[in-house]
Amino acid sequence: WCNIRKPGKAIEILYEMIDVGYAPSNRTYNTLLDAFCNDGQVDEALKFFKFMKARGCVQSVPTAKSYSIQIVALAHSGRIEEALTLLGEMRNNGCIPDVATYTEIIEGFCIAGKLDEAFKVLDEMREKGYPPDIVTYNCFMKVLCRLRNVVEALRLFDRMVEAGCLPSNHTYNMLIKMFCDMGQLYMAYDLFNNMEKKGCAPDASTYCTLIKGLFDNARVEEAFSCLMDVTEKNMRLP
RNA sequence: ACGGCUGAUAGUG
Repeated sequence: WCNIRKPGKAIEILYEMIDVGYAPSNRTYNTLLDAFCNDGQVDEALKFFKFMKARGCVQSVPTAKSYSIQIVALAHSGRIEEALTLLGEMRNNGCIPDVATYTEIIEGFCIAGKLDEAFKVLDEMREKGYPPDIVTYNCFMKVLCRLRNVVEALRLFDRMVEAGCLPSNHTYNMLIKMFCDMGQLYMAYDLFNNMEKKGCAPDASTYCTLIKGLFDNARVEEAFSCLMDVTEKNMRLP
């Protein structure tokens, strides 16, 4: 808890705590790991991780989360091979990857443009009894929307619903953006109207996406009226 | 009150 977003300072404090004979908890270690990762200091995180392992006391033994935290950081920085190595180590140390961990690996492959590998992971997690959840689906949706692959994106949308996994705000927002970027505002509106009906309230991101889409497609008046709607709802746009 | 998914602008590089 004593961690602000200054991992450099925080680690000093942690070392001090240890010197004085105080044993930081598991969460403290993980929080610090995460702080390094969020600050883009992935290598510092890895270094600190080695320290954790080297200490060999109960509290510093990595948990599944310790691994997960670093896997996502590696995946996000395109270091998918290292993420996989870490996943292997995680298993060897008796930590069980969960849906989130698998999803992180999937995202890593998607970022690296290796969609086929991502699908393999999906199969693997299914085999192990971890069905994909909303975030997993959204990772795939993200790539499909980026590629503007309308057919596959909509197919995935249907499959989510069939699988009983209700599309979230994120799902809708990505699709709406794709249609805006493609100039298919009709489709964007369609989704927008649909989400309310399905009990998924548009959020600030939704409006941002839609309003920008309208502007970019030279439909300024509609953009303004959309903006009025937002202000009426007292929603604060970032 | 330790981890995974979405928009935009500005800034930084």
